[in-house]
Formats: sequence, C-alpha cells, structure tokens
Amino acid sequence: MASSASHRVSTGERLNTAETTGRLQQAAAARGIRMTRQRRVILQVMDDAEQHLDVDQILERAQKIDAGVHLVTVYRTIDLLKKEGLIDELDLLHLRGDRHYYETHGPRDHIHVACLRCGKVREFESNLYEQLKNQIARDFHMKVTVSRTEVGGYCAECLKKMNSCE
Amino acid sequence: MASSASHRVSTGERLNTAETTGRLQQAAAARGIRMTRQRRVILQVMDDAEQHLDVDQILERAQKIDAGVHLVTVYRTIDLLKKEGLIDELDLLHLRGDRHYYETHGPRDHIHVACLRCGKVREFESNLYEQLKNQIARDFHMKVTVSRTEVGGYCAECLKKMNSCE
DNA sequence: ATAGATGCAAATATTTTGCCGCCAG
DNA sequence: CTGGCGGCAAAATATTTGCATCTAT
Repeated sequence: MASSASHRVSTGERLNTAETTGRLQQAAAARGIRMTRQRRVILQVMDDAEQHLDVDQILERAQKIDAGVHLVTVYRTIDLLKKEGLIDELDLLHLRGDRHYYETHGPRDHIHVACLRCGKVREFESNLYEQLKNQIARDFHMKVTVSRTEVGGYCAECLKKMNSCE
Repeated sequence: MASSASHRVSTGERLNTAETTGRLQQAAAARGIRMTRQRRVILQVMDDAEQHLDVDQILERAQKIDAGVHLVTVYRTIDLLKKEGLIDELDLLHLRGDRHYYETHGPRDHIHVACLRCGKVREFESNLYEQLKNQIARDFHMKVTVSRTEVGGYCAECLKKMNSCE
C-alpha cells in the first residue's frame, strides 16, 4: 500500500556493539539455511527493525539496500523464517485491516498492547505471562511452542482527550 | 465450499432454558440495532454455534435457515457486531491459512489453545489471565477493552504419537 | 416516509503458485 | 554440477464498495 510518509525508515545503520551480522542471520546460518543475496538483505532488515513490520515495509526497506528484491521473495522468506520459528507473526487485532506484521523472535515472549484510538503499540513482558503458559502446558499436558497475545484498549493520553473533548 | 454433507448443522433447535432468543439477539436489540430478516438469522447462527466459525461456515449455516442470505451481508453483519463488541475475532495462529473465526463474546475471556499437528482447538480460562490484563491496565494506565491470546503447541496425544512413530 | 440494509457485480487487497532461468554450495 | 532459489505473471483467496432496490421503524 506504499504508506509513503510518517514512518522513519532506518536502512540498517544500527550496529550492534559486538557483531556485524545480526542474530537472525547467525541463527539462519546455524540451521544451514542457504544464504542468498536476497535472504541476507531481508534478514538484515528484520534484524535492524526497531519494531514489527508488515510485508510492504519489509520490501521497501529491503529494496533500499538492494533494489533486486521481489515481493514474492519476501513472502517466501517470511514463510521460511516462520516455519523455523525465527520470527513471529502478529496482526495487532486488525487495527489497520488484515495486514500481518513480523518481528524477530526474541528470547522472551512479549505482549503487544495497542491503543484502538491512536494506534500506538507498546510491548509488555510479565512473569505472569510465563506462568500462564506454564499453567496451560501443565493442565493440557502439552508442549507449548508458540503464543501470541494482543491487547487493545485506550491509552492514558487518549483517555484524557476523550474525557475533555468528546 | 458448500460441502453438502459431513457437517452437522444445528439449525437452531438448541433452546436455552429460559429464552427463545439468544444472548446476541437480545444484546443487539438492546442496542437498538435494526433487526432484519438476515441479521436475525446470522445472530441465531452465532448464538447457536458451539464453537468459533469462519465466514463460510456462518454463511452455510445461515442459508440452511434462510437461503436468502448473502455472503456480503455476513461480512457486513460481522463488522457491525465486531464494532459493537458483541463478537470476537480470532485467527487461531493461521493454522489453516488466513481465515478468520468468530464467536460470541462471552462473559469471560478465554484463551484458544491449538495443537499445531492435529489442529484441535481447546479453550482455557484462568485467573492468571485476568490478573495479567489488570497488570497491563495498571502499568500503562490504560483501559483494556479487548484481548486475544492464542497458544500453539503439541497436545498430549500428538506428543505420544510423535515419540512412538516418528 | 425514509434512513439504513441487502443483493449483485465488480473492484481491492493479500498471498500463493507455475514455470523457467540462475546461483550457492 | 545440481537442487534449491528468485523473478515474473497469473491464479487463488479474502474482503470491500458502488449502486439500485427493498424494508424496518
């Protein structure tokens, strides 16, 4: 949908303190995933993303690094990474249509908390969440491998505005 | 679509102990939602559903009651109910493509727990979940209105099979 | 009476697939 | 070398919209 403006696009200048290759790239290499030019770019985009991205954003950023990256390849690479469990898929409660968002799978699960009015999305970690997943695993005797929690509501600022104006 | 057989479709004979009209229908009436023939049917389908349904399943069931229900109307009615907060939308971790599923918004939130191998989906309620949402509301000073948690993994049966065979 | 709902068809949006030439290992 | 990968176009899926007509209130 070519969002055009309002979003800062970092084309990858955030360097980690110790590494030139990001976590995703290393993880992929460790699993023996064939490393092509396009995949390297897409992995770098994901590694450098400061937040979840949708497919078009991934494509856009990838093409800034290397114009020869095709949308289809983004889809195929995302599929691969999803299957390998290296990235997570979100839809943020369909705040903006049925777009999907992706982010690297960090060491700890977090919850996405979205404001239904201003659209701001924040992340939340909690021991309670870990406990909850453990409870499910125990109660159902199952092995939990993925989980996704998205919470919507109205943030403090929007609540204030809604009270004063509306 | 349009699978002729194999699915039991209860065309609405499950009577509640005290009411003839389901909770959704009542809630909709209470909000002054204009009640058309089609909407009545769709609400009944949702009320009678023993589990989450996707759009095609809703259409299929609705048409068994009244053939003159159009897919577009199902979409529009779902939108309406979503906006009114009367139904919840799920995607069950995209287990089966990007289909969306809908269910009436019960008095208490529950978590959907899906087996990634056999596809079985179970529901889970927990006080921990309520606590978690409260924690988010407190920490962010926000009013939480919707939440969705979906957990995936391997159920006890599948774990057994995977150990013995594979 | 009339605002709002529905049906239908066509438009959009999103994701997947077939096929073939190309490249990493 | 060779099997997997990427590009391209086209298909498949999913959802939304314009408009004329109909209907609940």
